[in-house]
Amino acid sequence: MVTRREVAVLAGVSEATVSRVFNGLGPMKPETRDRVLQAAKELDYHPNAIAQSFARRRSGNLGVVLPYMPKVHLFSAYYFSEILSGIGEEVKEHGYDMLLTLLSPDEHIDYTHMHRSQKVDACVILGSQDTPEQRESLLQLHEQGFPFCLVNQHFEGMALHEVDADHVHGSLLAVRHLLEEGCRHVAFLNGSPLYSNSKDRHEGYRKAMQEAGLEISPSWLLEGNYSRKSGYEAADKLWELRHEVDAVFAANDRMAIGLIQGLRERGWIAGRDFAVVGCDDSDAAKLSDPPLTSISVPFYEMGRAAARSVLARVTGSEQEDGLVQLKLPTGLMVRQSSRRNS
Amino acid sequence: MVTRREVAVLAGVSEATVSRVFNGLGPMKPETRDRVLQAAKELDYHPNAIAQSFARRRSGNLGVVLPYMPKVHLFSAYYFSEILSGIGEEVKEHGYDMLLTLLSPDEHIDYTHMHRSQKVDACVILGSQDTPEQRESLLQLHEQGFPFCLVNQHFEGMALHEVDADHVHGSLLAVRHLLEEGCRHVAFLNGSPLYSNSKDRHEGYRKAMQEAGLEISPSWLLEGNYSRKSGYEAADKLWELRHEVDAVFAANDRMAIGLIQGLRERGWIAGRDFAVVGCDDSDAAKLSDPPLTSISVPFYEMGRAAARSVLARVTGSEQEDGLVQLKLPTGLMVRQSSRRNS
DNA sequence: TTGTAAGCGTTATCAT
DNA sequence: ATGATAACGCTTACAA
Repeated sequence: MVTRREVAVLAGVSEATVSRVFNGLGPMKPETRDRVLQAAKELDYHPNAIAQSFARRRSGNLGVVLPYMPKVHLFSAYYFSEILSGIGEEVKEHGYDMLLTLLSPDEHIDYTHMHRSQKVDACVILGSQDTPEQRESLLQLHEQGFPFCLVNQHFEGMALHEVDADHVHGSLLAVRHLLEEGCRHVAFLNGSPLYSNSKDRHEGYRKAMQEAGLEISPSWLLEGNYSRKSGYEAADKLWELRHEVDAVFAANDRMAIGLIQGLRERGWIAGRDFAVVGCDDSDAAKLSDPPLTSISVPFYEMGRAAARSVLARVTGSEQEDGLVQLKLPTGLMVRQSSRRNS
Repeated sequence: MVTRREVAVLAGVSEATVSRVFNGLGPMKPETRDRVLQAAKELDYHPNAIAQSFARRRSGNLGVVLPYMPKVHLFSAYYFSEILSGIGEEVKEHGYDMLLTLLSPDEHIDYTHMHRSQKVDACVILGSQDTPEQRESLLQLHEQGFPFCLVNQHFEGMALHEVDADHVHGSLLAVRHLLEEGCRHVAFLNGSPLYSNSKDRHEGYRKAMQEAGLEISPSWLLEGNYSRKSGYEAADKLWELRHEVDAVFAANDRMAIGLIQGLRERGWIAGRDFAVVGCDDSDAAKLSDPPLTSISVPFYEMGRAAARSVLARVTGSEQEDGLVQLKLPTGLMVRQSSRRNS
C-alpha cells in the first residue's frame, strides 16, 4: 500500500505537507497543493483510515446495537430496517461508518465493552428492554461518559438521551378512530411491558376510552409478544369475547394480522364483523387483507435523529444541548380493517 | 483511558509482557500472568482496538455493502434482513465486526474506496447488478487482490467468489408444482434481468414448461421491479389474459401479493380462480391472503457462507480453496395460493 | 508557507 | 520467561 511518505517524496515536500493537503489545513501555496495532489494521484494514494483513527484517537465509527431476538432472525422486522436506514443516512453525512453489534442471547448485556475497546465513538441502542440488568448496564455506560442514544425506549426515572415516538398520542388516535367508526367495546392486544412503548400505548388506549366515558373490561386486555403467531393465538381469547367486543387495537401490525387470520378461520372478518387497528404502518399493513389501518411511526426519522444527536456530541459540531429526549409524532393511516359494516 | 503502560507499571513488568498475557503468547510464569491480570482488572484496562488494528495492519472489520434502493428505504426487504443476520452471526465467531456501507444513488459505484482506506479487511456485496459499470468496478477490486464475495448474484464469464442459491431449480419446482395442480397456462412475472437470479428463474420456468411439453406464449412473460406496486400493476395485463392463463409464477413474494390484490379487485381470486407461486418464502408469504406458496431461499445461510468464505481467506484460518462459487439449495413451501378449485 | 518531530497504543522481533 | 525496541501511518504542535 502506498503511504504518505512516498507521496511526500514524489512531490518533493514533507510528510506533514501531504497531510495538510489531505485535511485542507493551514494556508498553503496552490502550487504545492497541486504537486501533492498530482503525486497522490499518480501513486493512487489513499490515507489509511485506521492510522488516522489511531492518531486522532477517534474511530470514526458509530456503534449500532441490535437486540437478540430468539427464533426470528434478527432484522426480520420492518422496525429495525427503517431505523437502521435512518442511522445509515445520517452517519454518511458526518463521514462516519456504522459498526453493527448483534447482541447474543446469553452474553450478559455488556454495553460497555465496545466503549472500552474504543472501536466506536458513540452508539445508538435499539430494542433495549426495561430490566434491572439493562438499567444497570446503561447507567454504567452513562457514568463513564460514553455518548449513546436509545431509540424507541424510555427509562422512567433515568435521564438518558433517547429518541422516542409519541405512542400515547398514536394510540389515542387509533382508539378514537375506532370509536368514531361506531365501536364501543375495544379490546387491546398489547406487547411486553418491558418496552416503554407498550406502556405508552396502554395509556393512550385508556385515555381514549376514558374521554368517551367508556368502561374497559379487564378481560379485554391481552398480551402477545409482537409476533404474528402470538396474534394468531390471541384469536382464541378474542373469539370468546366476540359478543362483547367489536374492535381490537393491536400494538403492532404483525400481531394484528395474526389476529385477523385467526378470527377469519372462525368466520369473523376484520373490517366487516369487527374493526382492527395495528401499529407501525409497516409494509405488512399494505399486504394484509383487508389492508390494515395502522399507527404510523417515523422509524426512519427516529434513527436519523438518534444518530444526529449522538454524533453532534462526539464531533462537537453543534453546541451541547443537554439532555436529548425527543418524541417524534405518530399518525394514523386509515385503511379498511377499521371499518365495521355489520 | 487506561493504557498498557499503566498496567505494566502496576504489575511491575514490561509492557511487552502485558501484551503477551492479553494475547496468550509465548510461555510465561503463571504468577506473572496473574499479576498482570490482577493489575489490569484493578485499573479496568481494555486493549485499544484501534491501536491493535493499526499495529496488526488489520482492521478486524468485514465490510457489508448494501445497494441503493430508491424510494423503498434500504433494509425494508426481508431479503437483506436475513442475509445481514447470517453475516452478523458468522463474523461474531471470527471476532470480527461488521461495517455497513450504504451505497448512494448517484455516487458512481466505487467498491474500491473502502478497500483502499483499509477500514475493512474484506467485504460481502449484496444486491449488485450486472451492469458494465459494476463489472468494471468488481474487476478492479478483484485485480487489486481485495477479498470479497458476492451474494445472490452471478456474473457470467467472471471468476468471482459468490454465494448464490439454486434459483433455476427452485423455479423448476415452482412451475412443476403448478402443473401438478392441474395448471397448463402459466404466466411468469419476473424481475429485472440485471439480477442473475431473474435469469435463473426464467430458465427454471422454461425447463419446467418444456419438460411438460407445454408452449409458452410470449405474452405470458411480464416484468416488474420486485415491488408490491409493480405486481399490482401487472394485474392489468394479467386480467387481459384471464381466459388463456390459469396460473402465475412471480419472482418474489411482494410482486405476487401485489398481483393477487390487483386481481382480487376484479373478482379473480388466487387459490380459487387461478394459482400463484411467489419466491423468497418471506414473512409476507405467511401474512398474505391466501397464504402464499413460495420458493424458499436460504438467505440467512447464504450470508453466513459468504462471510465465512471471505473471512477464511483473510484470517488464513482455512486453506485456500480457490474459487468459491456456492449454490445453496432452494425449496418449495406449499400454501394455499397455488390451489385451483374452479 | 512549510518542515521537524513528538506522540498515538499496540504488535512483533530481537536480545537477554 | 521477560525486557528492549523498532515499526505501524498518521495528526499536530512548534519551529523556521
